Amino acid sequence: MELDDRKLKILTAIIRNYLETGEPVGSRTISKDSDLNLSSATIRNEMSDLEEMGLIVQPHTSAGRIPSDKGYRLYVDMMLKEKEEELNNLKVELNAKSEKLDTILKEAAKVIADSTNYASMITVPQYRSKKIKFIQLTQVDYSSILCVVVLDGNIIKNMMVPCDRELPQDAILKLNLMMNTFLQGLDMQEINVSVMQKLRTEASEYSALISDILDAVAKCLEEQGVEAYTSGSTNIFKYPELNESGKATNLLYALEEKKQLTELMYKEGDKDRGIQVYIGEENPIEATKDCTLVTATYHLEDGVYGKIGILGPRRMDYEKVVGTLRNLMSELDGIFHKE
Amino acid sequence: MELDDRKLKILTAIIRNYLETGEPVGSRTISKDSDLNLSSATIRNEMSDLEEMGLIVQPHTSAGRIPSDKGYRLYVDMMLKEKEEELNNLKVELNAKSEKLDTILKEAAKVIADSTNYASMITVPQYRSKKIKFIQLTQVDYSSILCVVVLDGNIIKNMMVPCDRELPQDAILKLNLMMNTFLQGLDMQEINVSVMQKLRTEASEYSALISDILDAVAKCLEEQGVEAYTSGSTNIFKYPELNESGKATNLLYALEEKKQLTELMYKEGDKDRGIQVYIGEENPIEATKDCTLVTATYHLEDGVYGKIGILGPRRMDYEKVVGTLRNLMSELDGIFHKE
DNA sequence: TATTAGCACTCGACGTAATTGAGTGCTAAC
DNA sequence: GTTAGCACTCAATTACGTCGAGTGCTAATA
Repeated sequence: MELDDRKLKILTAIIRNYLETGEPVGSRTISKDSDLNLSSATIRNEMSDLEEMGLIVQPHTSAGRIPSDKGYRLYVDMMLKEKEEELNNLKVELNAKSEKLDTILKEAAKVIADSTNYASMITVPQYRSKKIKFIQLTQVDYSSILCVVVLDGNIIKNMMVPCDRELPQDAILKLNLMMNTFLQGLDMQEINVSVMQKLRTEASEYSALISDILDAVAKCLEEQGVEAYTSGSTNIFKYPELNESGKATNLLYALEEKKQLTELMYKEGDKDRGIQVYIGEENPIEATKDCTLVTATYHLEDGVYGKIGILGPRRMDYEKVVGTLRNLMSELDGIFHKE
Repeated sequence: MELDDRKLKILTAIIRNYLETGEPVGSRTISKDSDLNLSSATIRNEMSDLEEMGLIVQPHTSAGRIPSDKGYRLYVDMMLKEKEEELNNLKVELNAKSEKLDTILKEAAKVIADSTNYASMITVPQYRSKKIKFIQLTQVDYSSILCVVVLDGNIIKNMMVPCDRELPQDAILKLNLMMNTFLQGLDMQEINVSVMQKLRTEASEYSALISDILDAVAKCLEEQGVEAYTSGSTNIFKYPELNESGKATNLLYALEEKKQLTELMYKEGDKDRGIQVYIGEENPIEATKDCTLVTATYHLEDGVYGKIGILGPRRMDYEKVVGTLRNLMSELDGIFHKE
């Protein structure tokens, strides 16, 4: 069957209406609301066709129709194409002056959740293959050494390493020089046994200390249990269709146990700079099969990226969400690439 | 009226039973369950007395009784006294080897939530009056300076300060020396205008840079929006009496908007090293008036403390909760004071 | 041929009894 | 002081009737 112009108009009218009300929409409503000037009977015939095409479904006989996943998909695809250039004018309230990365991200999640009324989550970028730019050791007191590591992209990590005595000033200087000479420009994989061996030989009497420090560095750099922040998870209670018995609980659980979500968010890789929409059953996570998930990728710099996602009911205000996300992406870009 | 031994036994039997089932408990149940060997009629008479004393209430005529806040209070006080020395043997799975503080705390919250099946939250200690122990400036690349500040208690803060040119090595050394000379041992309040003035004069040509750095330091130290982590917030869905319509939503909202909770958790100060129990209406926060909140204070070192809280239904397994908290407190003590 | 009006039919939602059963208080007997 | 028995209460559950939004089909109309 052909999806002609009129059918399309009716479909979008149905979807729009359903997004607003959350109630199945009947032929009479469309007949009155839209500017098609058709009787409800005609609409009924068309709706019957649309149902046959799998774009809308009836929750039960003698109820109105609601969009199917396929119907949403059509609508979203259309909208994405249409809105390609348009930018929503939401004022993002990120006051991002040199705040820490995770503060910015938390704030971003909050902004998104507040302005869309859906639940949002954002993952912290991974620095899998970051190189060491700079290492600094300092004796802070008689029993501990502070070790600061700066990675490409000015990611700073620091840790305390215990030691058993106070080192003379020149020893510290020497160790610093050594560490930087041997480790600068290397990433984690490249710090192998031979490098460590060399360092230890060179350090002679401080070889044990060097071991401790290297351990600390390694541990600190590996410490990348893909972190994520969520916000507005209680928003899902605003949508009755998600609020049924078990569903909301499962969703909240999934949001709290961010693991699955982050996995999903990374699955797609960073190829796509664009916006991804998963509708209902398209959703790879069981708990979210009654929802729509919209994700966008932001880039801190080449190869360092994270994702931000919005989770809401199928009847999500797609236009607003996409607009908000686009806007936020450009804000984040501005913040991260301002230098 | 006198609260004799038999009444007490009946009361605890009622409470225990209600903790298990969540249903109002009737005279017949007690008559059968407990080892008192009394008929339900006798129990009824006693229950009538207990009700008169305000220790139990009837949700409605012809329903069983449930403990009132006062009844819980009696029970908890008894239990706290009884269990004073006893330590629950929960194996805390904190593998705390030199992990970062916030990782430990997050983990602690999770352990508590998992093992009790209630919601938990933990606040990150504040370092309000911490003194600067050590400051280190390093030029990382031509346009940025890394500033590391170590506070009493080995709290490390760091930040990047932009600068407009590469500084000569000896300038950096001089600045470092200056900063440490002037700022060491001071806390935030003590870094006043006169100190800053002196520093800037001393720094002569780098006076602008010094300003930037001081700003960064100040900002970084002030950055103490009492943080908190929550875990297991979805657990509250396990208790039907909290799961009613709006209640759960409000609770979740309160848990997400940690602000109120952290306020509460700090209100009490750090005088009490012990365990606090707020039952129902005793709860200072509106949203939690249907819950019991149990808090405990942990100490990182003198004057640096945080609280951990467990939020659950009134019918909380008080013994388990108190045991678990006591145990965790001692674990944390072990971790923080091992050196 | 496409559109529309009209009508019978379906089925969830809602409101109002009727029924059930756990539990109580009271009284009289033990 | 304790217990058995009985009448009473009341939330919860079930059953049932009504309502109305919405459909599909058919016949009339443009």
